[in-house]
Amino acid sequence: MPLTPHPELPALDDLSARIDWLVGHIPSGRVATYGQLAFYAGRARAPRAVGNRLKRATADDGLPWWRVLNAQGASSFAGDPAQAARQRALLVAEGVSFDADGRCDLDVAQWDPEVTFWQET
DNA sequence: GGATTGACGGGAG
DNA sequence: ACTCCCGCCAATC
Repeated sequence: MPLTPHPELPALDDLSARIDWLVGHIPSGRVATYGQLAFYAGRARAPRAVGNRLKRATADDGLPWWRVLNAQGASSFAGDPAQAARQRALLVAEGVSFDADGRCDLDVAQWDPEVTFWQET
């Protein structure tokens, strides 16, 4: 069954706004992946754009950047372990648990916008 | 303005 | 499990 965007989702041509909106709507205690956000933003093959946008947006906007993990359920800060630890700590404080490898169970913690923000047609 | 570089992901071998 | 490889978008040189 096809999905249609939530009425409040910004226009398709404004990818940055879409990404911001989506990230801003991830509930506390849930996580989303770069690929997932790219998919719902209408650019399924551009997860890198999500990371790029998020990096910039984190500085000025108050987005919950820590709720965005990679497809493995892990923090994507290979070159900055301290930042990765901060991200995990923020999520743990919201009730998300991580295993010894620093990965969370996406089957449990992943946000499901199909239920929360998307409508069937 | 071309080239390079990422907080990425999926597929192929 | 691991190594390429390609796609896509924004920022930076």
